[in-house]
Amino acid sequence: MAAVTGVRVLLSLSRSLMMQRSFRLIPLKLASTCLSTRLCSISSVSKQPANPENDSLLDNLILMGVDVKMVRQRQPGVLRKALTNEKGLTQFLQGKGASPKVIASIVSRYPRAITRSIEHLEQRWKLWRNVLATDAEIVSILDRSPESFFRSSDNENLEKNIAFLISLGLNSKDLHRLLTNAPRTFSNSVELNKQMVELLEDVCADLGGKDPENFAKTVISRNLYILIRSTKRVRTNIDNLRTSLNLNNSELLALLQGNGVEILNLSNEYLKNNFNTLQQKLALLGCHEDEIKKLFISYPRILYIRTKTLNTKLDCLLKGGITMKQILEKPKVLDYSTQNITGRLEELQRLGYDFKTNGINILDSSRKRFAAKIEKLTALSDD
DNA sequence: CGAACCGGGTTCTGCCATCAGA
DNA sequence: TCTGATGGCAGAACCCGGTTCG
Repeated sequence: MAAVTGVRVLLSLSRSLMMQRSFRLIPLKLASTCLSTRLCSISSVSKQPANPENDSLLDNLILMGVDVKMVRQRQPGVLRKALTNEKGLTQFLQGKGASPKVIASIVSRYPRAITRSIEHLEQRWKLWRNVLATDAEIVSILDRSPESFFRSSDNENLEKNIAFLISLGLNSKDLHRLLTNAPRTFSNSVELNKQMVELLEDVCADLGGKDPENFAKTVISRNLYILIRSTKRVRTNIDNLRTSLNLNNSELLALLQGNGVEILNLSNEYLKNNFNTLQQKLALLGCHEDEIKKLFISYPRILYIRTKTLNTKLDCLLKGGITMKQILEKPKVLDYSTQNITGRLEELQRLGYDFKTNGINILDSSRKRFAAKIEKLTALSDD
């Protein structure tokens, strides 16, 4: 009973504060409304927002260096709120080591941040710190993607998410990578994350896999972005891969938790289009159907490469004296940038390197190893 | 010993649509 | 009816080096 009374007192207190605050605004607002009523047609008056913008809030934001135009464009409702916490947020973030410039940028890009209470912020920060080692790491993520931290006001859901991810067998290093690279995962509703995990487990079971839980864990830890994709996208990509590659169950299962795990992120149309154009291109280059299938299985990442980029790369290799057969055998050379490949081909050509006898593995090596190899070849040719 | 195999590291937000509840 | 919360989308590679093999 006492508690209920307490809440009532608090409520009425906050309401009276709100009233005080809006009273101060009324004279100005009334004036501007009258003016616009006189100057504007009735229809445009009816389009006026119900609540005016909070002038003292605007002043505060401008003082903070916030881009008010951006705020108005993104979350105009925030500017009309009577009670906001921009000062508390600033103090809080400053205490965590964020510069005024970073704070202004955060609020400009995700205005709703100023509606979070200090208690909420402290609790959420603590939960993130359970996963990340330092405040600086969190600040850098907020600077990169303020929405990930501020979009949800549900700290309990965040807590459940962390518990859920741990229950999948993901270790603290996995969680760290997940929160750093795909912070949105943690503001998903835990139900949404569960749906994706269930989808993955179902796919595994359908394909005759023996350990669906481990399959889901493997897919997530090898593709940190999977949980911020829709189940529709992932499901469709899996279905399309199965039919277009003509794979049996165990082949598909191996692909999905192996090299193919990344291409599930691609949009359905992009993956489909890339597959079709690539297949045509390879056929034109004289590749057989079974060769193409083998290529996709051994190097599915080829579907990630934009058609234009891939064409350039292939042409560059073929022009450099490498055969399609060699590329099919060592597709990993396609991993390297066109610029890198071109440079290496030039250097090797200068030294009279013969791909026919030596193969093309030299193109698939780190900068260091390649340089060492070139040095050795140069010494040999000087003798 | 060098070459080949192989897996792993990094990377990924900002906007719009929808829906439920105030 | 407005707004906050949430879901979903487009965008689209490159590189390194430990370990094993011959």
